[in-house]
Amino acid sequence: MTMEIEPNLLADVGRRLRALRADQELTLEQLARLTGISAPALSLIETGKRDARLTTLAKIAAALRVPIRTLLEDPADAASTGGDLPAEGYDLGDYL
Amino acid sequence: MTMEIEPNLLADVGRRLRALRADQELTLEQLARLTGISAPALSLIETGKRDARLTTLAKIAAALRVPIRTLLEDPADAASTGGDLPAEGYDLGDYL
DNA sequence: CGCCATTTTACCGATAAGGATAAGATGGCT
DNA sequence: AGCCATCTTATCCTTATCGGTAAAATGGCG
Repeated sequence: MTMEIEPNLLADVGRRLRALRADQELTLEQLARLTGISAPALSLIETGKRDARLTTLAKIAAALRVPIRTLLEDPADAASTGGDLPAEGYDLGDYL
Repeated sequence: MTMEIEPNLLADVGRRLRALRADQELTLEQLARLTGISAPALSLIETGKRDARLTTLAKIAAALRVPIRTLLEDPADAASTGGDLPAEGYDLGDYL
């Protein structure tokens, strides 16, 4: 039990990225030129095999003309744009 | 003109991260234990000196109990949770 | 079937992330 | 002033990202 974050975060981001690129009918080569990130690197990110850095994701999002948020969450989940904090109903005293 | 992404993305994320941590009154040490990321590394991220990986941001967001989106955008900007694509009013034929 | 575009994978080298630790710096407090 | 908690910075080390290139898959399409 190692606090798994969300098992396949990278795979999910990769799928969304690929979908967005497909929507704009761009090849990896073209997106590579737009972002300055090599096509092989983009391929690894899209297939969930690479843990990209924040600025790398930002470059991709900028090239695709979408906010970075779009790469990280589906619009369904992002619909709850109002409340974040669960209004503190737990405490983590054990860790501290 | 090198397509600057957003000049101080890392500094902005760092500020939001620090604000969230302050809200929950956590020290870097405590957040380090919660995330498995060392306190020095967290400090570098919060001060905008480190380009963290996606899974690193995800661990931090999970520990703070907020969606990753919260680290990347102010709620103000995130308010436009509806429309992303600018409805194609440009073309990038020059790059292709 | 063979071409050709696209993608994937595998190497290489350079740079950076991240843990650990320790040393400074900062600030509050008595 | 000293002490103490917290944060910052520096160093070393391992590992991973990332661009570049080139080589394999993959997938149409004629």
